[in-house]
Amino acid sequence: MAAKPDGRPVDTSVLEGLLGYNARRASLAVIGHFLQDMAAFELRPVEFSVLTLIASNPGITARQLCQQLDVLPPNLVGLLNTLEQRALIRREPHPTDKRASALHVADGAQTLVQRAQAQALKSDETALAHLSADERATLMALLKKVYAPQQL
Amino acid sequence: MAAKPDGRPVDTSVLEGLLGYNARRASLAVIGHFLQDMAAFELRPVEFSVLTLIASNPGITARQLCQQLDVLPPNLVGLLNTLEQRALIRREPHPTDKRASALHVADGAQTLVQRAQAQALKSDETALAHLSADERATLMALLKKVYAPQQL
DNA sequence: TATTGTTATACTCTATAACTATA
DNA sequence: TATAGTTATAGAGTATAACAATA
Repeated sequence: MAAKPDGRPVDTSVLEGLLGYNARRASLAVIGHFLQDMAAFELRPVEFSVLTLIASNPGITARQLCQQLDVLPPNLVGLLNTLEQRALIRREPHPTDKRASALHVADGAQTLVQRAQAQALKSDETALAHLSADERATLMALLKKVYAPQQL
Repeated sequence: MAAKPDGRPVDTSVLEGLLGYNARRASLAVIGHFLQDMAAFELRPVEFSVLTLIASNPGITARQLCQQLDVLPPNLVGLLNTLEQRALIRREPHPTDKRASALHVADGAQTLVQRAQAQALKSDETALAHLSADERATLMALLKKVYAPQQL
């Protein structure tokens, strides 16, 4: 017998009343599903986001990726190098700025990106399995309102 | 002029349709507020959570903290040592299990914990400033449903 | 034989300073 | 003078293996 035996549950009421605690635990759960479902593509969440942004914005620069994803420039370099070595992206000369590169999804990698995006949607299905369609839409809208309140 | 000049916004529609992306960005925003508001107490989010759980559950063990907060035992040791050296907690002999310690908030630290908890609520107010009372309650409930669907 | 707490350690993630080439 | 990309590096966060003491 312990002072807090397994039969007597831990009181988490204070933490459960805080947004940060609930947001962190929900994020951990969602990321857990994502890591599992994306293992087949060998893509981490940030790599998936980078690939998706490049696919949606051909010719995007590293600086724009950094601003959009809250990644610092030094930390993006190795990530882009890896994706380039895996032949998932290519760096082309930027049409007007010789300092920058224009990033594109490599020709042979378009299919992989599309399949990865389809798998990401399935991963969401798993994470949101216990929520109705209305609840899912509400949750997404409220999350956006938290991190980008001015846009809504 | 760039291929993606600042005037032409980056297309994030695919990412914004994914739960993981929205959850991560919302978490970053919330944690940002928390770090700023908790700087006065020199408490990181995990340290605040540990203090709060010990305050709500006097005599709780390190193992129980690890299970509740998804922290691995080796990573909790240094954290508890720091809190003990700062005289915020104390390790007492466990009443029935000589392997474990019974954790308590140090006598002189009860006030600090209460003030930190009040500040955490104010931090939530900041993060949720653009949400109505109804929306806040809904968001918290939906987040819990994501990470602990069986409990609801 | 299993569990609590611990040490050592490694790997990932994130952050800062400074450099180059170009704007 | 400022910016894009890069290098090197440091710090924080997270992970596994192995051990002593106890259950």
